Amino acid sequence: MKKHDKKQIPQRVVSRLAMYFRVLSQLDAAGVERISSRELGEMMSITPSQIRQDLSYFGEFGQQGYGYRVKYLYEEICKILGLKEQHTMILIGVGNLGRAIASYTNFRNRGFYLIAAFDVREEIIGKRFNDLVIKPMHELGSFLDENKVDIAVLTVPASQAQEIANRLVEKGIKGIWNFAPIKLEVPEGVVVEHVHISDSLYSLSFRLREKTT
Amino acid sequence: MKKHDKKQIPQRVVSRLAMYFRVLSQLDAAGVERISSRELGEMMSITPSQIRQDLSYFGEFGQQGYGYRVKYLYEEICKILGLKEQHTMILIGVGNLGRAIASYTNFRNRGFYLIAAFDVREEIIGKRFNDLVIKPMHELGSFLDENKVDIAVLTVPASQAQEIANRLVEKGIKGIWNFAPIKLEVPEGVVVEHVHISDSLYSLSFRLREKTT
DNA sequence: TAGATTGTTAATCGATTAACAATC
DNA sequence: TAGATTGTTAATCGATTAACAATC
Repeated sequence: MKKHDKKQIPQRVVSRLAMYFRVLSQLDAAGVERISSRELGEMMSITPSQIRQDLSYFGEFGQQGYGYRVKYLYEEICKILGLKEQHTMILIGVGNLGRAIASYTNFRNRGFYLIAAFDVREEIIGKRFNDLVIKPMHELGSFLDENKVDIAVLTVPASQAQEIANRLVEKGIKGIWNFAPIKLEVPEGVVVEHVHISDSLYSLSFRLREKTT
Repeated sequence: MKKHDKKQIPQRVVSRLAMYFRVLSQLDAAGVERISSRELGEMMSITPSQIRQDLSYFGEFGQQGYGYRVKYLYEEICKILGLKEQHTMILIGVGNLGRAIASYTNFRNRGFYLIAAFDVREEIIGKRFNDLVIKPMHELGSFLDENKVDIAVLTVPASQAQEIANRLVEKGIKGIWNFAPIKLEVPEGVVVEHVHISDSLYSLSFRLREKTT
């Protein structure tokens, strides 16, 4: 019986899970077979306690006196994160950023499939991108009626993001990966993951100043 | 006399500062003149206490019984974040992602100037990009000898990121904006800001699963 | 003035770390 | 077996929230 059974998992823990996943995949690729929480902690600059605490939310993956089998732990975290399943994605906004995200081939390897791309700009509608023909925005609704879409990748200007999000939610989209620098208001049950690109540059600017002042 | 004078500012607070900055700039653009911590908190889904607590790290910007003057608070946060100064940036890795980041015009408006772009790929070296001619990587060292660069934007594959970071650090770079999905090891005094694009997708995947299971 | 709202101190809450019995 | 390392409970630490005197 797991300790944390009922509680929902803190966002912090989920983020670290994604980090463990990344490091373990590297270790596995490098042929490492076992690792202790102490070694893993050293690699990632976090405490062994934190790693064991985090993992205990999901089950028991190690062995006393031995540590963790890298491949097994990797597979388990993969399952926990839902990376064994397939996810369909659509891209909204086929600018530089949209293209960059969508062509990152690794996502496809992890089960994230891009099945359509939309844009408002006449000059690119109908053009090919990554095996897809770019569709006009006004076809979004009918496309969503006819296709099961798990995740919408939103790479449009901030000024349009909320309005598009509303349309997506209305059509039943449950996951939005938002790159627009704006907080989206969505109803309970819809998951929004925001990538704070510009905020991150401002943080960097602050910390550079902090050093020198 | 400020309360937190000696302490260094928690990363959390800095991130929220960037959020306040964004929201205030929108409010100001919309012509809003004053706002209370309660109203701002409502807009951002955080408590008024937290806003006041955060701001108290840096000074006193409000007025009892009135709240905050939007334009003034905006300007002050702008100063705190260092967005009144100019920053020079170089781009390393002119792929889709690099292009997207570098062409985001708002950065220039905030004082971030891209002064060079580097890549290893023969086929794009010498081509123009955003008023710049793409330089070969082997010119990186000499360029850094001759130019003051504040921030290096790293949009290269994970496999090359650490090696390039080492070269940058060696040449005295103090700020690295890292988009490669790998933790960079840098000496004390160098600030690395990491944008976790893929981790964020894995988080989204987890939270979608969490809802349905 | 009376009402509103700040800045700051104190209380609470949650997350991280330490400690240790269990056991491979 | 003895040493190592887990999973988990307890202690600590830090961050968030509540409360309130100060005052516009």
